[in-house]
Amino acid sequence: MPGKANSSRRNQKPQKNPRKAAAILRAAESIFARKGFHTATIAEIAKKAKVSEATIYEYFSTKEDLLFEIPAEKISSYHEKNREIIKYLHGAANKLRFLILRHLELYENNPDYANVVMLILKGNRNFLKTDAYKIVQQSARYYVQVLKEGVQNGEFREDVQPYLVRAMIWGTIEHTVARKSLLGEPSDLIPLADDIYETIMQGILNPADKPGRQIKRESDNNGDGNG
Amino acid sequence: MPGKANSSRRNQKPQKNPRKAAAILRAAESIFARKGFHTATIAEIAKKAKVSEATIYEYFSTKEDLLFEIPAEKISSYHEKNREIIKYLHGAANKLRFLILRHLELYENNPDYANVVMLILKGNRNFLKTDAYKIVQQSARYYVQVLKEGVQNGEFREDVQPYLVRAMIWGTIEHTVARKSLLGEPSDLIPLADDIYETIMQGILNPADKPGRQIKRESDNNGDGNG
Amino acid sequence: MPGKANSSRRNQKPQKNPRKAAAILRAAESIFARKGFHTATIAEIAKKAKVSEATIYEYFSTKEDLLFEIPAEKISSYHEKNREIIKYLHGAANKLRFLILRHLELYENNPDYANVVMLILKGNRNFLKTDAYKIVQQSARYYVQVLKEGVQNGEFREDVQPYLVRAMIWGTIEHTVARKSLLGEPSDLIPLADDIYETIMQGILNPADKPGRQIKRESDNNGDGNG
Amino acid sequence: MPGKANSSRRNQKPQKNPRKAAAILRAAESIFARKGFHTATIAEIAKKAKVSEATIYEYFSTKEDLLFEIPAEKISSYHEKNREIIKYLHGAANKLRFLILRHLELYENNPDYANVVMLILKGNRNFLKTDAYKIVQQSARYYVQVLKEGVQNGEFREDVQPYLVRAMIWGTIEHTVARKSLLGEPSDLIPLADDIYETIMQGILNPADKPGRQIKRESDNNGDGNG
DNA sequence: TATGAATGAGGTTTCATTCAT
DNA sequence: CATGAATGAAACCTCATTCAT
Repeated sequence: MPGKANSSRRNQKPQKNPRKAAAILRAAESIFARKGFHTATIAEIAKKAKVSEATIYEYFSTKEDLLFEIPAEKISSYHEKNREIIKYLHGAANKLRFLILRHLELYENNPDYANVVMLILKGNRNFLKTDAYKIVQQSARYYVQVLKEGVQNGEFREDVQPYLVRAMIWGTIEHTVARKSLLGEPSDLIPLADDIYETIMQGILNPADKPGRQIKRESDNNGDGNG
Repeated sequence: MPGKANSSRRNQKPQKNPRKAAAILRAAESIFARKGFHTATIAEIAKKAKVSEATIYEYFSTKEDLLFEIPAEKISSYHEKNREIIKYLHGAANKLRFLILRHLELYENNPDYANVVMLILKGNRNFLKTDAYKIVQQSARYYVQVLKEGVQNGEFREDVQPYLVRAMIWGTIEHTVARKSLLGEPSDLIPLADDIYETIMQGILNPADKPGRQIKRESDNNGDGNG
Repeated sequence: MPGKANSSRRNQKPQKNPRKAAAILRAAESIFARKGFHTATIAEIAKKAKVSEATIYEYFSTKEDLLFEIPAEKISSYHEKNREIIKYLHGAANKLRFLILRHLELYENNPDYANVVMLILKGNRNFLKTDAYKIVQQSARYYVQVLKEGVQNGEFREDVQPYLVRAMIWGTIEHTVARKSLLGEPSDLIPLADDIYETIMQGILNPADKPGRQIKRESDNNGDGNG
Repeated sequence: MPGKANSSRRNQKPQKNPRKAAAILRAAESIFARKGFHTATIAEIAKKAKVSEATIYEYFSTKEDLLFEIPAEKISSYHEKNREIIKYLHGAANKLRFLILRHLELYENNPDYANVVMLILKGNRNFLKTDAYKIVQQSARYYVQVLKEGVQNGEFREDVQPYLVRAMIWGTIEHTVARKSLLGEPSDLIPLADDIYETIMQGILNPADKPGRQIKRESDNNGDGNG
């Protein structure tokens, strides 16, 4: 990592044998997940991948490069599938729920990958320069898109701030996944999807309590004006 | 970090000269924030703190120890102050807004510290064994406490899940702070406090849309575009 | 040496290039002999062996390991040859003289090695756990074997204590070799072989003086049974 | 030890408080005995002596100096006492036996000291420049003196080589003591005194075997084979 | 006299990375 | 294409030693 993030290196090497490249990536994911980036060694990864250390450098130009290639493929296919399915869904709320569920599933089904993302990539500034990160951004834009759609078609409150809400959803998901990576719980992420969805939709305010605020109701004429 | 978290080392060394210890911590915070844990070197920190490398080891037994001592004091005083003020606040919602604001202020006012937490500590499993982490947990319990209070006194919806909501608020805050650490924006975190507060309170669902759900409304002629 | 004699390290590394391993060992022997274990540095040894420091660690897992490998090979071949020759010798006395001579020759012909053994290894407790030490023990057993043989076949006095006598011979040899390592004299060890042999055989007592003791003589009928 | 054996340092510092100096020496002896010279730290010794590290340097100019002072006093008083008693003894053999016994007693009664001598001092070239070493030499001369006396007065064989015999006795003793330091046995050194004495006096040769050699006997009809 | 505090000086060891085969 | 072998480059940490108080 000594500063030598010269862009020439960032270029992937030609993938001679995709099978082997994948094996290396899998090994790297597993080792990185367990030991962290700096504690993991190329030697260890090579051993697990059953290749020599030098071979790793045939496929990846740098240890950090190897790290960055881990999400690339996974995110790509994940994103792809999202795109495909979402067009069959109706309504922004529906789509939002779908995105949340998928997001959680991604991590639930790939715990090593979750570790790598939560414990390593999220703290790595260089990752931002990555192609993989671009896809992450793409994915994030989806959320905003859906949220805007919901505002426009009246499903969501007019004053909803799409970027904020996206941050909330993402933040919640990643906070929880990170927690699982570190502490092991919650063991099952999937049920969270609905919980998050519901809460973000309804808020936590007791509507019975605050009649006059943004909702006029027939009765309920108590008038404390506080949120 | 290689496994050698032998507890004998974890013991803080007696602080001979607290002024110097603080200077070292400040230097470490600054360097760690800019270069990350592994890239930062003790030599660099020593230079910035204007002490010898050996002196650092008189005050902190390990590079990682030095890292972990950074939040210790900051978190402590932050938590202290929260505790003090919150008792003057009435209502769970009020308190919640306060906690969110304080949370953001902590990072807003200590950007180096924010970097250290977001980019380094959050990915470090050993941090969980730390005393500082215990205070973090303490702080988290506050949120839950307030949320439970709000449910009990009817401010919040009966079906609110305190732990989930806390995860949402924390997740949102940390997601945003991490974003700022990495990308530099948003430049000002403070305004977020109200945004988050409002959104978590109201949700995003357009009440006009689902009249029959939990809110009955007379008519749907409200046109305020605000939360 | 700090306690970290974890057995995993003690394992010899696979010798990629025996020629290079030997060169390193020779360099180490020479440097250790001159400067002692702690004063010698890996850098120095590497330089003398014309390899990089890292290369040394490809062949030896530890500085101490490097030290312990020095006698391994030498002792082994020495012991081998002893074994081979001794079977052609008749009589325990003969064999004993041979062992003494060989013992001295080993050190005479390998002065660096002598230094390493006398000044370093003999004071190192960890050496006892070494395989090389096992061969040393093997070698020591030879002495005892021969001594017992001599007692049995009547060459040696019946009351000879083999272990004691071995200790005397070894002690004498090593004392002298150590002396040479430290003070440079005697410059030639070989002649000592016969001196030691003769003295251990005959003792120093003047037989004329104590006639009645273990030797019956014509006259000399005094009956003090003491030496 | 980095080369700085400049003679100015070798000078003992003025002993301000002899009690404290002794306490430090005792602590040093104990620690050195257990951990070796380089592994032992001044901090450890200071702690055991219940003084500060700096105080040690008030009494001893160097860690090595501290090491070298350990034998100084002990050897001195040992030698003194030898000198005193030996003049009451008659006969070289008698005196020799006495010297051997005393030699062994010294180590038997001071096991820490034995360790320091056997495992540390014997491998240290700088010790040769020490005053303490001069006394050791003095002590060694005694042996030679006694041996010469024995040759002259006919107690010992005419062809006895005093320096060799001394080397044999010393070698035997130190070999055995070193063995005890390393392996813990023999647990009791004292009985060795007579064994060594007897063996060095009589040798191991079975006199029955070599009639014509240095002893004239009437006839060779004795079959006892015992000493 | 005694010491708390500070540090200079290095050494061992680890690894990512390269390159000839 | 694969790799065995070699190494450059540092970094952490330890400790003997000094000095002002």
